[in-house]
Amino acid sequence: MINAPRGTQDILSAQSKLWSLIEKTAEKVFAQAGFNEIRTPIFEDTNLFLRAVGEASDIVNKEMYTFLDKSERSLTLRPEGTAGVVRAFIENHLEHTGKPIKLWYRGPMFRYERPQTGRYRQFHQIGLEAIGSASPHIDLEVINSGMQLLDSLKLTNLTLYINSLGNKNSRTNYINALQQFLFAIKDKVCDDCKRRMEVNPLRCLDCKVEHDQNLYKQAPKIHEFYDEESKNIFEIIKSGLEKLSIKYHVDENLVRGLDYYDHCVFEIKCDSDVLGAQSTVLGGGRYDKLIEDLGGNPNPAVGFALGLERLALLIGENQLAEEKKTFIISDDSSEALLLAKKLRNELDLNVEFDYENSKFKKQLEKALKRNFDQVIFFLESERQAGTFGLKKLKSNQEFKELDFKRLCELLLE
RNA sequence: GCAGUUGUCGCCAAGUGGUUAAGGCACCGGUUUGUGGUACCGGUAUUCGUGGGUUCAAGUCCCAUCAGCUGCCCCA
Repeated sequence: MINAPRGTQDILSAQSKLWSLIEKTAEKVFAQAGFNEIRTPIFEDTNLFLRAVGEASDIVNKEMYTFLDKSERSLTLRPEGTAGVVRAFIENHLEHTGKPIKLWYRGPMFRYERPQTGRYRQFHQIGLEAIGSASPHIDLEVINSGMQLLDSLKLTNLTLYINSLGNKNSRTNYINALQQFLFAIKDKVCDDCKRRMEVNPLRCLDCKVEHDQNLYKQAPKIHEFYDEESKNIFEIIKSGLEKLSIKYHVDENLVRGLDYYDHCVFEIKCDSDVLGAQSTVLGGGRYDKLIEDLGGNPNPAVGFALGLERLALLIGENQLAEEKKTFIISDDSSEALLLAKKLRNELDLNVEFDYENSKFKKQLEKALKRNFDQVIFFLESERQAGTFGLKKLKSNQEFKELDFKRLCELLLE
């Protein structure tokens, strides 16, 4: 027996319907806001991620699926979507097509992690990127599009957390101050934090250890280090959210894991036990320097990504509307197919029939068991008379000796 | 990467070293000809995640390995 590789999974019928509902909703919501879909390769030059995601990040340090191809090129299965989109933006000179460039993507991502509920090695994201504008109003557009998608999927229990990391200057000053503070209490904090304060001092603030949290209450706060620009931008975003009636919480410990963020970062979390230890459904922020870091002209940008597996867990399968299904009971499978084809084409109906020429009773039982809405009786006697029988299984109404036109009318009711 | 836990038919499971591995659900077929999911009968694991080992004897004990679940780290 060969099993699916660790951390991967097959998406089967009910799940795949749910996924397709999510994707269709995203297509619609994003199109309404003028975002176009972009499809980029699933693997890229390893250097792209080293530079984009940041050499210090956990993704690069221990989670990349990297391999050499037959020509000894180092390639990596994409661990996230933004890097590829930015690469494509630069390579295809998209900045000349009219800024801002508004793109969205969907598809599998890969990270070599320990699988858990809501966390897989091959997982799927839907993401959105708006490139070429530094206006906080486009941050608002992006956040709104994310909220709109989740609202359209009828999700509740969601909380939006936002924070501003400020621009590069403010952030550098803050990190220096924070690091000084942390080094002074180095002996008192947990081992994880000792490591974090070197690699990613912002992360310390998010430590789960209560003892550490108490110490960090005295830490310098990021908002004390915002310069005028950083402060103004964040104010516009906050008042914009209020105007849109989008509730939010400012969480000064929200720093996010990737190196490339500036200014506003945000996450949407859901408190639901179906997600296990993973509560973040959607996360994103502004990355104003990434594009020039990757060799493009300076272009500020903002985007988010959301996890499809987590979203699917939250929505559950009960939201799926059952499609109306029709079953043809016939003693001749080829005649049944002919009729099915006609009804599918002319009425756009979901029509099935039996392929085994089973007995009448068997076919009716099958139609009931599989939850069909209506059956058409189309046996030898009907065919000779040129008529059809119809039974609505939910309401128990039965119609006999119908001509084709009348059958069609009733089928659509 | 670390820690804990689990792995018997498609699903839920009984089994605690000794003949041919319970049971339920689901699935398939039948109960003789065209109208209801019921009922009854029958079928479906040469095998207990995989590979080794201990033993006269292993699903049951040991080791390894793979996978699932949970927490940590981190993230979508």
